[in-house]
Amino acid sequence: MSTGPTDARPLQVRLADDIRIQIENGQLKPGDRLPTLDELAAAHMVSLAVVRKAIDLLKQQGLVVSQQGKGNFVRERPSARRHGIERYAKSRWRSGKAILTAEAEAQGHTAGQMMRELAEVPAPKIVAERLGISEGTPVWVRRRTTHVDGRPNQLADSYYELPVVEGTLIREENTGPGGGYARLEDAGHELDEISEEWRVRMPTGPESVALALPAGTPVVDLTRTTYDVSGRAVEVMLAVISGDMVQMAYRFKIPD
Amino acid sequence: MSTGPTDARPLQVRLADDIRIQIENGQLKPGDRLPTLDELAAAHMVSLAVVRKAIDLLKQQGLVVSQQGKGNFVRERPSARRHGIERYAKSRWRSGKAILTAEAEAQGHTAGQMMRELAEVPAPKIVAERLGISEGTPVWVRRRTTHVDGRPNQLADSYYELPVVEGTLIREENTGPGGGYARLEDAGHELDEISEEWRVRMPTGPESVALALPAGTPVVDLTRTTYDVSGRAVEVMLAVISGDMVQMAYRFKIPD
DNA sequence: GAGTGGTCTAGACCACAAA
DNA sequence: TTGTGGTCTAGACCACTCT
Repeated sequence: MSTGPTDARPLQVRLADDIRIQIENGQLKPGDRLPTLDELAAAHMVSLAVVRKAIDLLKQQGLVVSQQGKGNFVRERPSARRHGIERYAKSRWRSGKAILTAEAEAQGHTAGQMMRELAEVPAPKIVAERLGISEGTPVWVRRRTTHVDGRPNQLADSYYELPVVEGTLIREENTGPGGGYARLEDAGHELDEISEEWRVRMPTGPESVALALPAGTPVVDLTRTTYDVSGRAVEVMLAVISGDMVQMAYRFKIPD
Repeated sequence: MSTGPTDARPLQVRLADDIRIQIENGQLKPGDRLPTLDELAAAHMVSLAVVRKAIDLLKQQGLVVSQQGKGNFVRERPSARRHGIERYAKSRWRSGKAILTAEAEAQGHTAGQMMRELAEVPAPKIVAERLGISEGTPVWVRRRTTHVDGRPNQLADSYYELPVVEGTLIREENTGPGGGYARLEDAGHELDEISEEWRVRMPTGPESVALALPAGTPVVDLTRTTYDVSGRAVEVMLAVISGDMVQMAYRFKIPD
């Protein structure tokens, strides 16, 4: 180990740091298998439990993933898709492509989605605030899980006021060419502005399962509100996005 | 426990989920102390090690924090500061307030910063790309740790081309009224646009220490590039931001 | 079947906090 | 001094992968 006997840090931390440094300086490359737990225990003269704890720490840092029966591996970073505001360009969905697929294809990925729920529900507080209605008012929700390159990457729930989606394909599973935005325009809402608010946190247990997140992967909580030219909020989307597959980009003029 | 004997999930997971649900539905409130490890072990008839592992899972989810000698507590979420593009408003720094303090004060917080390094260094790749220079070209860097309400919240490193900061207060610890942006304008660079790129990840060990991050707290990796009216990149800032103290907001017109 | 990681137990000893 | 969480050990048994 790189540290002397006077090092007061716990064994597990020292071991984890040793391995982390080997990963950071390239001695261990993404995809490489680490020595087995037994080998690490023997090599560092510590118990198996200490080795396990050290590996746990690295998993929490998102540097290592385990595969039962195979070994521990230096994590390979999935190529993050870049999300810029250009993904909302009207020309895209007016030409019949849904935002999700248009953006993925533009970056050489494949995308798809699975509907989880299509229903009338009471508006949650955060949605009601943004739509300018009372909490609990019935609204229409589309809950879907989106996939990129076969991996789930986002749990996205879109909420609409009932009169807005009345008689539109937004109430159906398949929204037709151009997706929900195109249907909102068909219904007379010329779209104008988007507000995006982000927070970051760790996933809950169920979210980890639904998004197949490796340990040590945070999620981005996104609230997106879409406004039409009259300033009315016509859609609120709440999304939980796998943190390791996302990169956001914004460019704007410095305000006066 | 809320689950039956046929539940195949590991004990530690079931225990963690039980506690998580109690937190989510308000039976356990932020700041509340959990039962001691011994009590949980006795109540659920499992070994101490299982209880520890369950608590570990909750810590990884950012729901629980431990205090040695005191107990385990439901985590209190620090009030996240909201970061919108209005924080860059010219009127703010032209009136002599630094961005950091102006934004914090506007939201009822106190802010400060500590200089970690002020030096000439070779440009890292990510900086060089954005400044449009070759990797390794000498650049000026200001590394500082910013604090909000007494807690470190950000490791921020700003890079500048040498000619840009030549003879300015940007090379000094105290940049004077209005901060770095004001000095760039004094030097003839009228600022125009900002590009912000974010990723999210778990902190490394040293970052956890520097930002005093509780377990289960992700960080936001921000790259901010500032352009003057001629389109030249005059500053690149790389920041590592404590994920639990930040909320980002952007509002923009839908592009054509 | 052999190898490897995951779960679980029982128990010793240390570090920190509060009374 | 007592209570509480943190570190560490030794070992049993299970689940998954590969040959």
